[in-house]
Amino acid sequence: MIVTRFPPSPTGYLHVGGLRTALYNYLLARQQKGRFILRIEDTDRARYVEGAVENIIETLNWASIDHDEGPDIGGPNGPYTQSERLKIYKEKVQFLVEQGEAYHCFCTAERLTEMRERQQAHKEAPKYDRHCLRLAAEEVAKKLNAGEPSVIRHKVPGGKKVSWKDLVRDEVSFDSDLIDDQVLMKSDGYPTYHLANVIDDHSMEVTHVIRGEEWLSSTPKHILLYEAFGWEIPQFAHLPLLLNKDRSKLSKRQGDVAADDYRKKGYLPEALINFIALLGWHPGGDETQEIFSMEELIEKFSLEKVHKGGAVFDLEKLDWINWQWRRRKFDELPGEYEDKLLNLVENEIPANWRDDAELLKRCLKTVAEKVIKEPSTTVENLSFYFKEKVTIDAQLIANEKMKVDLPLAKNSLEKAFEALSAAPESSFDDEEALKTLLLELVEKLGIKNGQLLWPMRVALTGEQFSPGVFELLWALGKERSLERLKSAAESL
RNA sequence: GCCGCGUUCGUCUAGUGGCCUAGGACACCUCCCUCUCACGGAGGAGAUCACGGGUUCAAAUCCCGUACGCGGUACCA
Repeated sequence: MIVTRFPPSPTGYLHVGGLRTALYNYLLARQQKGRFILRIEDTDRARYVEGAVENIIETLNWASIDHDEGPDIGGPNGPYTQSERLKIYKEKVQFLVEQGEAYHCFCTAERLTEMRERQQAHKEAPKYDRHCLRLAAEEVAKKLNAGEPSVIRHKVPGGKKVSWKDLVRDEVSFDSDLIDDQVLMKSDGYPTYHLANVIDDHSMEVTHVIRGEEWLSSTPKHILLYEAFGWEIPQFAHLPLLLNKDRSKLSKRQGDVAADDYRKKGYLPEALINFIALLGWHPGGDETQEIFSMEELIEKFSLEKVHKGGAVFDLEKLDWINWQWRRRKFDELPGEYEDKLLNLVENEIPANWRDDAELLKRCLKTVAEKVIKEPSTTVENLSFYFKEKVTIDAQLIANEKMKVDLPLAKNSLEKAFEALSAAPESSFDDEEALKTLLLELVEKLGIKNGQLLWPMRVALTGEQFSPGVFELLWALGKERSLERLKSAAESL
């Protein structure tokens, strides 16, 4: 059975790159009917951020990336938080020391810095000189007993070619001579990432390690550790990075990187998931589909189709995908169109706009496309309907392109007022009737459509952009419409 | 510096030796619809497949080199 995992470090809120890594791990596990584990790697106490664990779990829930084992729900191979597994790491690393695969090191930070500087000055690769490996056993014991601060290093075997078949990058290989003796256990008693990650992946039965490209050069260190322990080595897959517009590694400076930011901005989880899934992966073939549900992603995902090159995190397409998803979800809502619409923007609407339910419904319907696309713009799109008094900007109503000047506008409004006054109340329930009526008026006056309709639209709304005149009349009703037309005509 | 990885329209991508005078999507432009914006519809522009060599009858696809970018080189993950 396939077991994948997502092991974030709680040094900040879950960012979109992490979300994508989690997603790919999740997709593979679900598709192969395997297990997906969430593990918290909190071994860096200095960078721990309060609330990060909660945010990570919440965001994954929001995105519908759910795990089968994790710190919040437990599982057979817990605990799933590394700070609670310290005993396990101590025990395992002790085994390595006894096997001669690892050794205590008492070198101070100063000595290490000095050593590296010297090596760099001689144009050598900075690498630990194994000073403490030459210490006699009694001496090590003595220092340990004296409580001298120390770390445990992996005695990385030299002269080996470490290679593996990466599921994304194919054959990758490193020369073990270039690999430093990694610190496995820090002097504060916490393991380093390398140690904890290998031990946990093994004890949690992880079969596929799918992670970001930044881990590529750590992988040989991990493989060597698996070998030192005598454990089976899992499959590795290294994902391409997410990039800024300038193709540097995605960073906070150039925009929002926390998945939470997108959630707060009102993006649908389906849209964000859809978008990041396509950043570095595509089902391929003749497939021209762009909108994928989680179910479709699970069905179609494959590591072979993951790209090697990084992808720029460019929001323009996200906006479009979000719009597609909004429309899709709106269409799938049960009930009548008007009720769905009202439901959708329920929370956006001020209390005093609800007095006249019929009016509100009609108004909403005229701006349906816009509020479905962006519910947060509901108020801004509707506010002109609920204004006490519409103020007319003469410069706006006199429109050169529309061949409308002030006297003509005034005349059009007066004629429209007359014609609509004479119309029965019921024709205001019928957009077609209004259209016929007004187009007849246009013909009678011998003017162009715009010469009547443009001034009317401005009179009814006071706005430059708005729904069309027939819709406006229908939504406002006879009384309000006439009132606005009259007051506009008088103001000119 | 050293090690490793990468490179197809502005962006996301299709492409696994002939179907490629390189396809799709977003963004952009034009037109249509039209009383404005948006929506919708129809078109357009946009990539000498990073560059240079090979291999081959044939290369975006295979090989070598170069450039550029990125990652790593921590008692960070």
